[in-house]
Amino acid sequence: MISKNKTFIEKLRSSGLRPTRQRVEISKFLFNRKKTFHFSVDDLNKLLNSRKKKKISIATLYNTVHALKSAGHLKEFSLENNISYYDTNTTSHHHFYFNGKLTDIKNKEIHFKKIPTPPIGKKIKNVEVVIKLENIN
Amino acid sequence: MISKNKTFIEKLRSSGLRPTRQRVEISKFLFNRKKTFHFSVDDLNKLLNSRKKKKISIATLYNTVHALKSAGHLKEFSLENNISYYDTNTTSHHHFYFNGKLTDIKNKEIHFKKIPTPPIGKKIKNVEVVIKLENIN
DNA sequence: AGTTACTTTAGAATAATTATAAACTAATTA
DNA sequence: TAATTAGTTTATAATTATTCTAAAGTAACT
Repeated sequence: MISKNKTFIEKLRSSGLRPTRQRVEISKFLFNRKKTFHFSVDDLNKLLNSRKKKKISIATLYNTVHALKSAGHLKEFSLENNISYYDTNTTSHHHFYFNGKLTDIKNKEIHFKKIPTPPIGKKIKNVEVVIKLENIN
Repeated sequence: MISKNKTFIEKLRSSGLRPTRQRVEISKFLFNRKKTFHFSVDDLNKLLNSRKKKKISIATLYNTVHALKSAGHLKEFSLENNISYYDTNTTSHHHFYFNGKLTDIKNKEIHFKKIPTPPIGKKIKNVEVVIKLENIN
């Protein structure tokens, strides 16, 4: 556990962020997992602060998520409910969408046969696909 | 003009919406154009109500946009600022994204060579691509 | 024309997010 | 190690998009 924390302390430091107790705890929670994680600040608050003595204030959750986003450790996105969500996978990738939730699709799972040329003066920064699902029934 | 209005009056009626002065005016503004239109309720308010004597209330703009969406005449989407946007093109299609704005890409402009199989019990409802652009230099 | 049901509207209520500024703490300096 | 400083956390207030409410208005039907 101490070595785990050290990883996050360095991650924060190398991003110019002081490794405070709160930031380390949040980083550990967000990045110490196998699968990528999609969450809102409200999710984070509930998951992190319920059943805990020392709660992290909501302001800090917002601050930290913004800081991690600016540092390139989180990617922001929106669904149709006008809440900011964050993705711990910051690489360009694709998603399945079902029932208000996203699941990652690796980039190599989707190949294009034809793609439009960008308008003059512009180039493609990235291409992201959302596959909306529905029940078969 | 009267014939134009008639079109919208019928469009509204056939969707079970009473063609009120406000709804007809909004419909005309939204659907009486060549290109598809992407807007927020705030955009609509500014574009429709500035330089006008009889303004349409914001509540009505929300009501009408929701009604048009429910009737299948508008499609809702979100960008990264947590505001609801609406698209007058309700068919499944793709977009270029640059500088907070979307431009339509017709479905036939993009073809897939490979696409993942959906999880068990689910099928694909639609596939939508966003191509993010950046300036060349 | 009168009645009924649906609409519009101003304003209040809600909820996610941002701003503020005082208390706190990590890092730096002496 | 103690003192200084610069960056952080926090409670709370402010902001903003959106929804709710209920009273006044209007379209449609009898």
